[in-house]
Amino acid sequence: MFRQNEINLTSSELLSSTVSMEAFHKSFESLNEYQKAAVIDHRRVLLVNSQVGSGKTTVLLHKLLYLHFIKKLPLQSMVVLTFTNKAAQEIKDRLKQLNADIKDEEMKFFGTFHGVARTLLADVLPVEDVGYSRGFTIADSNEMVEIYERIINENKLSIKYKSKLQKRIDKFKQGQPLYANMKQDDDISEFLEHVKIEKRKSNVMDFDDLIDFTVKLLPESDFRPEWIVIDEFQDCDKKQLQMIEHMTKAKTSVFAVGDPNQVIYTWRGGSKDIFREFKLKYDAAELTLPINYRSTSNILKAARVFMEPGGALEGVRDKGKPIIIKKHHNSFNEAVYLCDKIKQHIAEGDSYSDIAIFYRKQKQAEVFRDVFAKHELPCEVAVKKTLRDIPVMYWMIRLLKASVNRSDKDSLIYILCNNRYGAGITLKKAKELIKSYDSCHAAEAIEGEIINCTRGFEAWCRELGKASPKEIYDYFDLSMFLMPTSISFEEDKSNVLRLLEDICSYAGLISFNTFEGIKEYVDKSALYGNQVINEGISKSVDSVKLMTLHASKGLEFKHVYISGANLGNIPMANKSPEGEQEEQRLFFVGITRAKDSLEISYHSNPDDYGVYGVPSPYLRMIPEELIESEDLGSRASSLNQLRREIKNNIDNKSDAEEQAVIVPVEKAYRLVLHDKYGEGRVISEDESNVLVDFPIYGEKTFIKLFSQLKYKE
DNA sequence: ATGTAGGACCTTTTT
DNA sequence: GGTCCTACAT
Repeated sequence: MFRQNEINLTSSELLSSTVSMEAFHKSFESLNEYQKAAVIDHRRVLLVNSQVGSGKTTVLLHKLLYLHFIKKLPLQSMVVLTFTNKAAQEIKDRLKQLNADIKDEEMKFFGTFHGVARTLLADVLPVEDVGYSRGFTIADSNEMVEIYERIINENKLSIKYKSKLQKRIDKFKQGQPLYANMKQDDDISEFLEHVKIEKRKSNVMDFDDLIDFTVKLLPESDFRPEWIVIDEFQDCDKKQLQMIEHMTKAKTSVFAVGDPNQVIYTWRGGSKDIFREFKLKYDAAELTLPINYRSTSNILKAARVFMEPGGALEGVRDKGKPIIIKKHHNSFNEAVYLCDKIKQHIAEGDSYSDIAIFYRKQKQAEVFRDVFAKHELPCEVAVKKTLRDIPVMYWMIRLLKASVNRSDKDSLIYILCNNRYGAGITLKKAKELIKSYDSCHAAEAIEGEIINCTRGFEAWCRELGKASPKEIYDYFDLSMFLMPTSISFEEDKSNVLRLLEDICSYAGLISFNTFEGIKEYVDKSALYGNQVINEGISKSVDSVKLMTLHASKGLEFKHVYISGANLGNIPMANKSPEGEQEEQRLFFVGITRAKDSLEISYHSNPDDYGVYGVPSPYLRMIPEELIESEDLGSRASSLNQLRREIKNNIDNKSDAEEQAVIVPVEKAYRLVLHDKYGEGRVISEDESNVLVDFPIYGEKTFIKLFSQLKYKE
């Protein structure tokens, strides 16, 4: 399946590859010594420890160009893995930009982990071995919820906390209970069995399945990439590591780029020590890209405080402005203050998009958005938009899903029962209709016409070969099913036609017949979610950007404001020691987005639950000489001292009666009592932590200073 | 069936 | 502090 292409160049191709070689050499010369070393390094497994702003993407791109144009490796023999569609798209676009001869199909195995897994399952791996058939489609989390609901109803299962079902399933898979007050078990494990069966019946995979099945099927396959290139390696979780592992055969080389100081997604299953683990396991070589071109030295000095010890981060810029730390009454006051600040930046010649405001929680965006709107400041809040946000497009995608995968009962039900488009019938009636179709292969009523259309789609498409947007539109008789009498009809129609336009041009690019193309597009829309619709809509409006610290990763701005650096918000309350460290890395990510100026605020009267009107202890870890601010209190020099101070701050704020009695313990195996977990046994402890074993919940680690443990006499 | 007391949880988010 | 949910009581 996967063999190196014969090198058989025509003269014009030869010419273009010479030009590319020259272009590569020219561009290569502009790299620094560290970057060059990483690009030409020949060792089989190489980890590139790239510090913030050190040109990670540039190095990755040059590596690909080097392998392709200098080492003459076909792009088809490389697997390039990223975490986001955005990153994958950027790599592909920039390669095409550098050499117009590079075609999309050469970069078949360039994409997100999920995207590449889908390609492998669709084209390379024997999906029959895991109970699926070739034409499977992908269900996003929304669709999975529909399937869950149907299974629960059809089987009359009793499932508790249904509104948090996905979370419960995740916890259940990890063997953890969510909700400790559940006295009687529900049918959750039976339910999950049904889900497994139902997914196969519908020939539908969810996101986890893509990775799971790929990991399962890869070892037996002869898929043999020459190179595996991984971006943002630090974010890999266990399964993704396995996927890499199973693709790596004796001759495969691995090139992974990442930054251990930017691990902010361990709550999603990553590991903080992934670099070390990987290095040990593969005996990998390691190189560092230490030079940061982005930030002023003041900003970098502040950032270094939050780095893992031993990291080499060097700056090239001069001192720059001091970091401002500002106290506000609350976030409303800050928003008003920021309006002035922003106008000042604009007056000084900066544009709105030079400015970004970061915060810990989505909720914090509201005040800024409202106040900025009142002051007519253009701003954009980074919120996730999905296809679902444009109902007519979503309905259309589901119609195509049902047409492309006839086993997908849930999409069929969706398009029949939707109350705006389609037949608008009840669930009961829809099921009857489907049942009657299944028995005589034709549906009578007008409502049934939709079923007939979906069922006949493949044959119609294959006969036609290539279909135009208008032909597809007419085939489904959409002028009728899009509710021609509604006020939004014209808009809906143009939206649907736009979508079909996009689909047909995509299908034309990747395949000779529309059917295969649509199938791939429909899966892409599940994996891409929003991107499909956001293209074309405002791309680079000049506006102030508002986002969470998490969302800021990978971006940079001239002026950065971090809002609400309060105790209880940054870091968030109730964090384990590991969690607390991740909060530090998150803060690090935020700081290092700033190029020229950084201002951090805290609120004396925060209105959020669990947030104290006290500056974040992290603010006091920033060396005094870098800061311009009101007094922040004494400096903390060590983490332990810091913990003590956090503890004191909390004590001062809450009532003494609420506090647990904390008795120092000399010997282990003492009994303790915890508000939530009940009675447990101390297993081990050191200066700052206690490890306690609870009969029901297993082992838990507590920070002594924070824990609500009561020691029994 | 409906009322209410008491518990648990509250964040970050990609695919 | 607010919300959602269960368990138990009527």
